[in-house]
Amino acid sequence: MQISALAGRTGVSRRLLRYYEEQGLLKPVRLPNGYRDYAESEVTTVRHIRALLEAGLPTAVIAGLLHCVHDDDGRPVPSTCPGMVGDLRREQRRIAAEITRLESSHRALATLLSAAEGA
DNA sequence: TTTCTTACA
DNA sequence: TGTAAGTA
Repeated sequence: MQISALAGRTGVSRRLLRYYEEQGLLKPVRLPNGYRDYAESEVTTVRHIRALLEAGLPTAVIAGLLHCVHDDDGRPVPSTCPGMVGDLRREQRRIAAEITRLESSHRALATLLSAAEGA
């Protein structure tokens, strides 16, 4: 199918679909006219990409884990590849560290604001 | 008409 | 990400 069809079926813009390809997340074949030709399975792949993106994973990590995700009637299920669970936990720890930094910033900002109100 | 690439807001 | 330009 052409890019517009995939965009329509996934709700992801054509621009973003091309970006996903640039990031190595999708590999559509090329027609003789240069147009991208997406397989039916790409519809599911795009959903998985969105799910992984929502989980906060960077595209570079998703590119390496995508082929380990299998679809369980609409739900992306991380499995198959050994080490995938470890990668996900590693990402979760990275995000936890991020939260810690943000909370620190949040407290610092609160302190500045209270000082401003006092002035 | 639709898509492609590249570049800019 | 959206959009414009110039093609195929």
